[in-house]
Amino acid sequence: MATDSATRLADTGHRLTATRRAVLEAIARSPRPFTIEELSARLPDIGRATVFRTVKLLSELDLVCRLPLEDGGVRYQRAGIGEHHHHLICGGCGAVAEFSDPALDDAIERNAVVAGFALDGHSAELYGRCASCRN
Amino acid sequence: MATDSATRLADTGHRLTATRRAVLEAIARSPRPFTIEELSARLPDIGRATVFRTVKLLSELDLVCRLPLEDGGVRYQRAGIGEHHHHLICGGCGAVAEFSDPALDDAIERNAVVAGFALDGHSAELYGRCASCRN
DNA sequence: GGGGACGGTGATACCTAGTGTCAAATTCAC
DNA sequence: GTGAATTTGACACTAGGTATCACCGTCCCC
Repeated sequence: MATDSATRLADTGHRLTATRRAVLEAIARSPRPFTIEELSARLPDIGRATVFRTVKLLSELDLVCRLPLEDGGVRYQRAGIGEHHHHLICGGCGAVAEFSDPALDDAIERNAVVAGFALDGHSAELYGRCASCRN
Repeated sequence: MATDSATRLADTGHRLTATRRAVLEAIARSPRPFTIEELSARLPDIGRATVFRTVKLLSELDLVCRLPLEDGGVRYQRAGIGEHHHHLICGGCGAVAEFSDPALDDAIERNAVVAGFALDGHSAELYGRCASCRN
């Protein structure tokens, strides 16, 4: 991802600094969703505020997804599917599956229309146990 | 709501104290979704931690809904519909509409099955502008 | 190549939301 | 009324995140 992301950053008028490259590489090396504190610990020479700012920027560019957990915590993950999608979060191992489903988005849109709302966005997170944690 | 909630508390083996009654009344008088800090400010004789604990208890009993906002903030609201439901949150005035939709829940369940997940729960929040804020 | 302008960075302080602890007070059941 | 169990308040603390501000580096134009 680091390469694609680099292009994406440049294309959207942001600078590709050494610091951002380091954050991108650390994210690319994360096999699992991570917290900012974890990421920050792996980047001791980079300020905590900068890690927050960079991850925020990347999530605005849809390169990273913010995952609100069932217990109120938050983790981040590099985005797999580029387009709009939702998450299935395993409460056992923390694994995250992405999916996109027009039927789900339609149901959401329909409810907004019924209530007279102009929809800006939505969030839908599914919590459960993945196939390998179900034993 | 204060009366129903009182019954509900007693029925679930919790004590109905003067403190809880005061919190319930303050919530019943809230025309809009509130933050804990706002609620706490209106109950100066009740400790902040107690307000948190009480609201948490009420949300476990489905008497109060926790509303995660688009900007990452959180508000609470007394529950209207008793059963499982979702929220439409207006970014203009903060109004919240509740709805429940079996088609939406079905779509969610179907995606969990496809991914091999055993679903425990989910959250779905819709963000937009209500009819009167659309002008 | 020199010099602005502006974006990015780190340190630090701060904020909001929420939890853990513990002694004191209250409540309920008998 | 009494005693056990629950609830409360104060306080310290945590996690996640933002504001500020001086400094640094990069880009662009001359």
